[in-house]
Amino acid sequence: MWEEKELDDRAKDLLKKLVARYIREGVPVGSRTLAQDFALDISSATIRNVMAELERGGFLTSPHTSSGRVPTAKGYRFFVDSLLNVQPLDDAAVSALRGQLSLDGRDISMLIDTASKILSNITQLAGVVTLPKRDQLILRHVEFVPLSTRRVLTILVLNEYEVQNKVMDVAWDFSQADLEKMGNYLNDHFVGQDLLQSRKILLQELKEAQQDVNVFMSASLAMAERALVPADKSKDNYILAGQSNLFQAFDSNNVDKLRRMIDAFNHKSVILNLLDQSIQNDGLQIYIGSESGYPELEELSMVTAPYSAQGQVVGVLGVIGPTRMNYEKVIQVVDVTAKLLGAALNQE
Amino acid sequence: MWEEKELDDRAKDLLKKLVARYIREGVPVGSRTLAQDFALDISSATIRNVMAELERGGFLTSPHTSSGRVPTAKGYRFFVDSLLNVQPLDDAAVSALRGQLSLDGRDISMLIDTASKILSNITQLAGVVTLPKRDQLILRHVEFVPLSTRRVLTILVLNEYEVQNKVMDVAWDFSQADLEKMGNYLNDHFVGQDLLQSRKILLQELKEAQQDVNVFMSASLAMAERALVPADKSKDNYILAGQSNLFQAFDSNNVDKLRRMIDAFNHKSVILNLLDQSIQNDGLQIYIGSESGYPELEELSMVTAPYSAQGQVVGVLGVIGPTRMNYEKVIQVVDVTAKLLGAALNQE
DNA sequence: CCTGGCACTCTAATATTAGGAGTGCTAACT
DNA sequence: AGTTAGCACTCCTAATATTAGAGTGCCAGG
Repeated sequence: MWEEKELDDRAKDLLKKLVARYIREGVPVGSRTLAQDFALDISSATIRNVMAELERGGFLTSPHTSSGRVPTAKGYRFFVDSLLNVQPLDDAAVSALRGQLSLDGRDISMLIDTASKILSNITQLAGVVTLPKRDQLILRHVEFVPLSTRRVLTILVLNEYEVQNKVMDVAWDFSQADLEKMGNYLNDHFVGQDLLQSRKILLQELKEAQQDVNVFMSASLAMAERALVPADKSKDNYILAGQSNLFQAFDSNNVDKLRRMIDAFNHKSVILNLLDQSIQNDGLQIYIGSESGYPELEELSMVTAPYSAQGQVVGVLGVIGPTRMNYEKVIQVVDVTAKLLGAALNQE
Repeated sequence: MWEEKELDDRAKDLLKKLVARYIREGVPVGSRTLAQDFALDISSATIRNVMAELERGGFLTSPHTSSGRVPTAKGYRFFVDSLLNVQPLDDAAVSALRGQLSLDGRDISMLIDTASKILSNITQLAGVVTLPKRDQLILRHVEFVPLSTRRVLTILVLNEYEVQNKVMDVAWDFSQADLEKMGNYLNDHFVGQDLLQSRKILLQELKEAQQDVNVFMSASLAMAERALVPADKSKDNYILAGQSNLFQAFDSNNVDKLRRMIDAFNHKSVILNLLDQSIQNDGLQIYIGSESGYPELEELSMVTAPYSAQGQVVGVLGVIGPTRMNYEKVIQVVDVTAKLLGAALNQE
């Protein structure tokens, strides 16, 4: 009477063993092979019956009539949700990673880089990390360095330790003293405040100054206003490492799948959407194959986790690989890397 | 009597047509096909004779007895050196690129990024740009921003407009005033001087201070000394764009070559050595296939050009692709991009 | 020195075949 | 009931022909 038949323990056990083996070997698993895993407890014929049932339930499929079974997306889903209990990474490994993920003497982008390299190196898949992005940008410090006539280098320090710099061509020959004065003015008035707000105020002042004909004043304000525009590299961007690992991960015969995968990476938007999506939900997320709704990601899975700084989620990181990936290991690594990256950004 | 027979005009013409056609079509070129290019001037049989001669000379080879000819590395070499006359890119295209390669409102790393993307987008191959690297680092400005107790953000402005920042854990609770004083001290004494020299002087002072027991003083100097260590990201690093283009460039059947190529990119050293090599020689360089001496680069060619700022060569950029690449177009683009990047770094 | 002709070679594509792994089903067994 | 051995059947894979065609080298005649 019930649509979805509950799987009994034996079926679950079987599914688990099958998925585990398939992940290990990458070859469709037949009943005889599986019978050996059960050490003669049950015969291959019985296993065939159970497998047929699992196939009816949508957990397994066979590439063709007479080959072993392969997990479907639903099969993997059940595997990771119900059958997998992930042990936390052992302490030695964790502290080794912690050592690599330290901010000391480095800047943020190097940290992000390291994180994505860790993800890809350990899993031998592709690692992605979005740049940390606050919804509020608090000005911490601003500095102007004269480069040449009408050319000024602006340095913005935002939030905790984010540094941005840009070269600006300006409409006035500011002297070193001018620039210093302006820097002091901005630092005195706007440090600790939201960047957007500060810019609005400046724009207002700029309007008023333009009523006067004080060219110097309005040039200064215009420059200051431009200086406070954040670079926003984090928008539509993430750091990807180890993409080439994925080529090893795919069999050399199905080149077309490989090509589709490359396309997926070329149109960053797909992956970005997914990352965006998983920044909403907190905690570790797993997207299996085309479950995500993007046909480009068929045969690809993604394990993501958001990372936080100062108690606020600021980014997502994760691993992308074939659906047939070692979820246990990947989950361990993604989880711990997210925590350690957060800690590194947080540490006082 | 002479070992190397001089090629007559007809042979050169033939070689040129053959190489051009092979680059266009990617299929071994036979005598009949080529005869059509000559519009019945000469017969396919004659062409066969000439081709046999070119093969004896090492300019051509045939994949197997009965298929058309394909250029060897030597053949390509002769083609690019003697047969190709590259037109400079037309003005419209140049100024379009110039627009993209402007420093205004951006920082250097974005500029480098843009350059490598331009290279890869236009050629549909992989673009590489080394980070600009001066042999002398002149301090232009230094700034300390307190982050929290015992945590300081250091900002270094070097040479013309290179900004580096790093977070440092320090051994003393410096007050804001302390940090300002220290910044002023460094700016007063060392701006305009070589970074290495400055650090040496500081180290000396540090030694002397340690004779005293003035803990504050030696902590300050120690911090200043650490602050002046440049990040040197440019060492062993380059920005790579469009690696995935190369997958389209290779036939889907020879996956092993593809794999070898991936390996070449994974061991950055090979490509770095080559880039290093071409920073020595000035002007545009072309490395064809395993000519370079690296077996990993068999079937891959690289066109590079150094770029300069302030009259000094500071980096190299180039394009990497299959030996069967459109050299004419690639040379155009590499040449102009190097010039424009230099100009962007130079512009006042 | 050029060219048409021709035998020859080798590939790439298409059939053909044999072997084998794995299934589903049935009938017997516990 | 659930389990199992047995067996016919399916379909893939790998290996082995078969064929058509493109291209060559070389010769002999212009």
